[in-house]
Amino acid sequence: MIGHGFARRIGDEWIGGRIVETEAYLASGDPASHSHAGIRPKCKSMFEDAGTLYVYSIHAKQCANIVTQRQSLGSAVLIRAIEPLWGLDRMRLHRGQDDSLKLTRGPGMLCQALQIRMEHDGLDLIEATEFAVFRMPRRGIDIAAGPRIGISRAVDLPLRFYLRHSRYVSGSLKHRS
DNA sequence: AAAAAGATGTGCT
DNA sequence: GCACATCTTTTTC
Repeated sequence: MIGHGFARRIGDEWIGGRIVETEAYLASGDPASHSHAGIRPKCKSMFEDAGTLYVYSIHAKQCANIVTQRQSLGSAVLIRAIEPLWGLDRMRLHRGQDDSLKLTRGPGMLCQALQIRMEHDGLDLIEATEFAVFRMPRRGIDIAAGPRIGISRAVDLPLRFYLRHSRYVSGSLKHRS
């Protein structure tokens, strides 16, 4: 997914950009995954089919994931950051923030910028007309992997992926390589 | 030094 | 099922 496009339509305006940072949460052997303890009301959409949007809320913010693999497995990719490309002014409005570097750097900020809320949890992104995930040119891109951010279990699994030289990636310097 | 962000847990309805 | 607290990491002044 790194380097490809993710966007949301509000009215007749598309806002979004290029995915620069993600984290994978596995169906099994991953205690940090919401699916680890089995299917529950909160994470039930994580067990839907690939292409489902899984939204959860944490500390009054929302985070967006895209379900991967097969239905009932419970694997998903958290979208942590995008490089904002379309609808910058709309994102600034949603975020109350002018600096384009601080619009979508982190999963909570991203959802606020794109106005992704709990009502979008479980949405089928393949059928949805207000969301789009699509290919972008990825010639020569440099993808790095490392430990995921902000988790307390399975700390060492290298399941965070990011565009190595992007300025729109979250995390401190020690998370870069 | 102070603010902001964020793969949670608790507690109540 | 939903609301919200509260604490560590990361960023900014």
